[in-house]
Amino acid sequence: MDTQARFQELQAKLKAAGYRATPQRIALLKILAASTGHPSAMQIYEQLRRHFPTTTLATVYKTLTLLKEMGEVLELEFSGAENRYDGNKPHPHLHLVCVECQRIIDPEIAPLTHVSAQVAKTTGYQIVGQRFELYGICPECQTVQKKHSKGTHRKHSG
Amino acid sequence: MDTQARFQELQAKLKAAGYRATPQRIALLKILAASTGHPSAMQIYEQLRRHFPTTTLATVYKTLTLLKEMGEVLELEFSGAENRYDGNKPHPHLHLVCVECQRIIDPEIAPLTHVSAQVAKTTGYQIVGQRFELYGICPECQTVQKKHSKGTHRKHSG
DNA sequence: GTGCTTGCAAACAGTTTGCAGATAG
DNA sequence: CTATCTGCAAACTGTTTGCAAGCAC
Repeated sequence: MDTQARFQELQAKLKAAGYRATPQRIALLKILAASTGHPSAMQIYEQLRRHFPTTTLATVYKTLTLLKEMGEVLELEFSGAENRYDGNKPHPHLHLVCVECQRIIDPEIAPLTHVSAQVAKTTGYQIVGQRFELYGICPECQTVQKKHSKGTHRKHSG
Repeated sequence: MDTQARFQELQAKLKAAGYRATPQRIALLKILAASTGHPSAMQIYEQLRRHFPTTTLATVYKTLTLLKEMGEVLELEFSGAENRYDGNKPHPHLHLVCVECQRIIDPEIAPLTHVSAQVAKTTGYQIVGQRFELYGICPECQTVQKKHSKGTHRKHSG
């Protein structure tokens, strides 16, 4: 689905759910639909602020919460860092996170439905969601590391 | 590996890494080795406090950080809630989280090594870690729901 | 003794909330 | 019109940090 179509879908669903289409919300929907890198609330806020200098992070969070509850945004939670938001593929799927530059991409793999089915059967749990992430160093960051040839930051030298 | 063996392993590694074996640390290692429910820092602290009434959360966090860096504790991050710690199987593995009582168990499944291998090949990322969680409702909480026919929250003691 | 470790308090980051004024429908 | 929404500030939670006193080695 392309950016424009996703934007219009989001806009229609917002309206259908009975929410008001404020200019700030419309702009946020456009940003979300156009995003590819799974932006944080702060990143969305900074884009939004270009058009609405008076807007605040709180409003961004409120709108994201709304979209989460509508099931149109997937929130990726990180305790040590900002949460990240995916408004294009709101259903859970594999994410690949670069531990250097924090970029998050969606690698194409066959769905892993058999895992949750098997676990449901063996444990008796009723499965309601999932989260699958791989962490790695993206090709770009690998190049940077080689160029500078600075060993990765080692936190503790026993 | 049983609790006692894991405790002794942790203790030996702590010493081998050059850290001091304070009574608080020894007690924390015992709690970690004996834990099955993936406790939070607060839960560890409350157990620890029974034997060391003057200890603080900060010390618990410091020790957990140390063990993380040694690779002997796995930290499961949750942005909206407390992080959870696994000192028995510190390598990444599938976790099954009950969304009602927050219990976390380790279901037995075949490892998914082929996924990371395939993603590494198709994306060029150098994979350094992973996280795979399933969320569901455990059999106990399903029963509670049926009885009360309302989504009651019941804390589960791990 | 030396210097790592503890315990305390205060800082910190990201997120959420309460409320008065603004505004979409 | 009026109920929802915005923007501001302050609260909140879990985690981290700085430092003086304590203790393992």
